[in-house]
Formats: sequence, C-alpha cells, structure tokens
Amino acid sequence: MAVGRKKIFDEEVALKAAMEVFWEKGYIGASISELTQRMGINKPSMYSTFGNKEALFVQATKLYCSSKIECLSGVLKQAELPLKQRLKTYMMSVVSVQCESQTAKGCYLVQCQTEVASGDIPAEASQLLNDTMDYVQKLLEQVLRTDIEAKNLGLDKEAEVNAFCLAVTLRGTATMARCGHSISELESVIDHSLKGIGLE
Amino acid sequence: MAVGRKKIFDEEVALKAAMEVFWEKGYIGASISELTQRMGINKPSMYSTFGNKEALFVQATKLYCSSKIECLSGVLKQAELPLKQRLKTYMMSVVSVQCESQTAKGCYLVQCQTEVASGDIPAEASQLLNDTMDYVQKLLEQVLRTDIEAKNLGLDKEAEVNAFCLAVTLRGTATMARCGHSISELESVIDHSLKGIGLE
DNA sequence: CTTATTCTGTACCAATCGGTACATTTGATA
DNA sequence: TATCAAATGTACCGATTGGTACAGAATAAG
Repeated sequence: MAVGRKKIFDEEVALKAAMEVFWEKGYIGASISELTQRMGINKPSMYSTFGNKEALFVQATKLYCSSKIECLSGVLKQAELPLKQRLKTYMMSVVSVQCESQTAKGCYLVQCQTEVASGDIPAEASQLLNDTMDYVQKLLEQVLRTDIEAKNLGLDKEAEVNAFCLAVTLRGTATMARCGHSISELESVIDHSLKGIGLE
Repeated sequence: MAVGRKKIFDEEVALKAAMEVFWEKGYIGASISELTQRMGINKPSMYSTFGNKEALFVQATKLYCSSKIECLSGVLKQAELPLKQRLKTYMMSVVSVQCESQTAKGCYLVQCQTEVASGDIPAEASQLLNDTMDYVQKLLEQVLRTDIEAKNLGLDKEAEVNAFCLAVTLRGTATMARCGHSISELESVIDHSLKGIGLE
C-alpha cells in the first residue's frame, strides 16, 4: 500500500495565519486569495485540509478562543489575591490581547460579531462567537456572585448587571484598540469601570 | 430649450434608505445591488445622482451624523439641569439610536469604523467617521472641563480621561445593541459608567 | 522499479462585484 | 406639435468572489 506525498506546510502555522487574517479583516473581508497567500499555501491545499471558507473560519475562531481568551481565566480563581486585583488583571490581559498587534486588530470576537448581526456569517460560526462572548460574561458573573469578598461588598446581589457592565467595557476597549488606542489609555478605563460597579 | 424628464424618486428618501443598508451591512457588506434595490431605484439612477459607491457612502454617513448624532448635543448645554442628568439624557439618547431598529444595527459609526481599521474604506469616508467619533468625545470632554458642577466635583482635572471612559461605554453599548440587547439593560450600564467617573 | 496514494500548482468554473453604454421614454420649452 | 435635455431600464463590461478539475510531482509499500 502506498501512503502518498508528504504535506509541505504545518497545519497549525497555517491555521494561525488564517486566524490573523480573519482578525484583521473579518469573515467577509477576508478573501480566499488573501487567506491562502498569508497561510503560505495555495487554494486546493486549503480546501483539502480545512474544507471550505466557513470550516476554516470555525477552526480559526476556535483557535482564537482557546489560545487568546479561555486561557486567561485562571487568574480569576486565584483566591489568595484581592478581588479587585483579580478582576483588573483579568480584564487587562484581555485588553492586552486587543492591543497586541502592530496592525490594530481589536478583538476577533467583537470584530466578527458585528458581521453576525448582518447575517453574513454561517450559522455554526455564529453560534461559536456568541457562545464565547457569553462565556466571558458568565465567568465574570460567577465570580461576582460566589466570591466571598464580592458578597461582603454586596456585589453578588447585582452580579448579572455588574458582569454585563464589565463586558460592555471590554467591548468598548476592543473597538478603541482597533482604532490604535494604547494599552495605557485603556488601563484607566478599566479602573473607572471597576469603580463603577463599586470596587474601590 | 428642453429641461428633460423628471426624476421619479425622492433623493432624500433614497439616501436615507442607503444609510439604513450601510448601517446594517457596513461599507463592504453593502452591495450596489442591495443598495439600489432598497433605495427603490436602478443602478444608472444611483450613479448619476450620487456618483459612485464611495460618494454614496460619504453622503449617507453625513446624513447619519447630522440626523442621528449631532442633533442630540443640545441637552448637554441646558445649564438649568443637573450635570448628571444632562450626561445621562445625552448618553441614553445615543443608546436609543443604537436600539431604534428592529433589525439590530448598533451604531453606524462603530460598525463602519471596524472597517476603517481593515483599510477597506475610502479615505474621505474614513476621515469623516473618525472626525465624528472624535466630535462626540470632545463634546463630552468640553462639558466635563468647563461645567461649573463638574469643576466643583473635580471632574475637570481628568476631563479627557473621563470623557474617554464615557466614549468607551457608548462603543460598548453599540456592540451590545447590535446583538439585540434592550435599551433597559443598557440603561443600567450608563448609570454604572457615570458612577465610574465619579458622578453620584 | 512498479504501483498506489497523496499533495501541489495551474487553469479553470459560475456567480457576483462595482461600474457603464446605449436605446428608450418622458415632459417642459419653443 | 416638434425639439431636445434628462431620467429610465436593459444589457453588458472586466475584475474578483468562493470553489474545483486535472495533470504532474513526491513518497512509501510491495
């Protein structure tokens, strides 16, 4: 039995490159030509490896969620740190991702979710984007509802609203980051936002 | 001398329809086909009246700015009202525009400015979008810097940062509105945001 | 070395993009 | 009523979109 020619490119590297393009351009704005060019492969290789544009987008989005968002949640559970410090560190790490690119990208999720509302993004990807955004908000809500320090401050009573406020702030910073605002400008926004829900 | 055939459509009505489409779909996402269809005219009429897609977008954007944003600033100058009430009324009127559509649109400017960062929007339109977003922030900053009540509270010292925080909040609410969140959910965000900069 | 299998690259597909040429219709003026 | 500028509708333009057919190159098993 024969096994065939070897792949000359690294799937992970190619997928990461695709993620970068979607991050910059969104789903519609990223053309197959630009994607394959930046991935360093040609079209048939892309289609045989990832399926089609929609499937590629789903995989790129999963990669973004796991490598850029979900991995940040650890700090929220470090009970030895003061609540405010945990929340600030978490939110600043999100802002840091939003600002990490030279070619201002903002947040992949926020960027693409504007396209969800336009009805231009395939259903599966749409669901994934919504779920991940919900995930962040629910994470914040859970902390505010169950944390001892939060309870002492009465933040658990309005955990849902408070988490929603923080989520709004992170979406706002995402659009600001995309316009080139620096991480230091956005830090004071995070501080004011935490103050707004009653922390310090 | 002859004067020619009369136009069968209303330019203002057509332009407003175009604004709605750009609002929903953004600049790239709005195709000439959909635009002309929703405008109720055919392509040659659109090109002879408005120029081309870029020119149409510039005019639609100007219409949005004047009819949806600039006209709201009056309340900020009503010195007889308390500062907090003025700011809240202003911000809520912006949020109201973000929520006014059945087909959740969010903010035209925020929506399209993500495309500015992608480099997909023509220069003149890009400039117009940036200027208008700056205008809102500067407006808030000016109030916080010069208002008597603001001075008494010390808000004038950090007017720039405080205005920036409010602008971030409005961008966040825009993305939330686009996802279908209601005006009542967003009202509490505005309250918390004002609290964050030290009002109440 | 042959063979079977897989990847690569070119060259193409129909559909849609933004934009236009042109013939036809309209309607106020002369 | 004849004239002629302007608006309309159809039918097209080249370029680009997402997606593929197919021939050739590479590789491991037999």
